[in-house]
Amino acid sequence: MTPESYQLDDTDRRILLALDEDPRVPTMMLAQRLGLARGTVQTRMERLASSGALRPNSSRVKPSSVGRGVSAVVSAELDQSHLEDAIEALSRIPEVLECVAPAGDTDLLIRAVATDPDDLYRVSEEIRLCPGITRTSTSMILRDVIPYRTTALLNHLS
Amino acid sequence: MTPESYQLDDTDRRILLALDEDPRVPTMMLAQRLGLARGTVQTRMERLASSGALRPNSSRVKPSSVGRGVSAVVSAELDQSHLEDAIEALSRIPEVLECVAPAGDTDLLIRAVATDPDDLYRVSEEIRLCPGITRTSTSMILRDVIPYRTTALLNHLS
DNA sequence: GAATCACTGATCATTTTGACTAACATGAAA
DNA sequence: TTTCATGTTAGTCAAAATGATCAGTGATTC
Repeated sequence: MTPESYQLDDTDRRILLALDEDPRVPTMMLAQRLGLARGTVQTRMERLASSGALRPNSSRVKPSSVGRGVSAVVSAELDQSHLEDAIEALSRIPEVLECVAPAGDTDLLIRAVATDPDDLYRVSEEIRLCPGITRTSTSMILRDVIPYRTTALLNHLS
Repeated sequence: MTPESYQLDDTDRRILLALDEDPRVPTMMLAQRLGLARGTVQTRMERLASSGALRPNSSRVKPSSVGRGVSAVVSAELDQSHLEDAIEALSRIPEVLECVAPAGDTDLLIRAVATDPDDLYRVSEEIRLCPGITRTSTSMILRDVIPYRTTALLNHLS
């Protein structure tokens, strides 16, 4: 089942919101909390897991907890013919947490972390040296204004 | 305990990586899998939870599963004196998933989702109308090259 | 009206949990 | 060196949750 082929309904969203607050809450408590039968919650959770509606969980670790207190956005220009090589190479850099390809003059937007500004320089150099990448521009993130969330969206839909 | 005051050690990272693959695995299986005593894993997980090393879990839901198949990066210029107002207002927009303040000429970088390009226009208008925001520039994300991960970082450190 | 579907509320044996032990190793301070 | 604190292991216990069932109920669809 592809993620798009299954749209979450209200019950799904309520389960996800509850799971959001406490990812490891026992199914039974969840059922009680939501006023559903345990079997229902169980079925829903299995479906959610297998439908691909959930991302991998890796986003849960704060980079600052592993000494990566410095965060940055790197925009990169790219020789389009080397896109796949660049992606390959970027994936190999552990400090690269995320990368998207937006429309417009920036070819890649990369989210990276480092231990300190010096280390950030090293990381941005590593990025710049990826095959196909012709130019980069690195901006340190001064403040995490809104940390990634989908809670607001889920709440909005209920 | 602040996030920074406690640095994860190798055991913590192994637990997190395992949890990453299966967030709801029973403590006992986790202990078996990692070759640790259950009590140890139990203690570690309690510490991880209370130390603030974990983010909220909300990042787990794919926006496409709730009909938000279109994703965008909005960069915004800002009248700095209205920063807090702008943050307030942005927080109220459910389609705004994330917002960071980078150094440099862009004041805010916003990650937003929408149902379709038309809806994206609406969302970017909402962003533009936030108090203090003077200019925005919206780029649709064509491809999620590397979805947010910390797995690589955790692996790198082990 | 029959069939399909999701939800309920119940059962069952098995597993996990939380909260305890006591024993052991390591490293630092006295 | 001895002592102390800390983190680990490995064990206990009753209580709770699990996965796998089941039949019954209400809605929706055909």
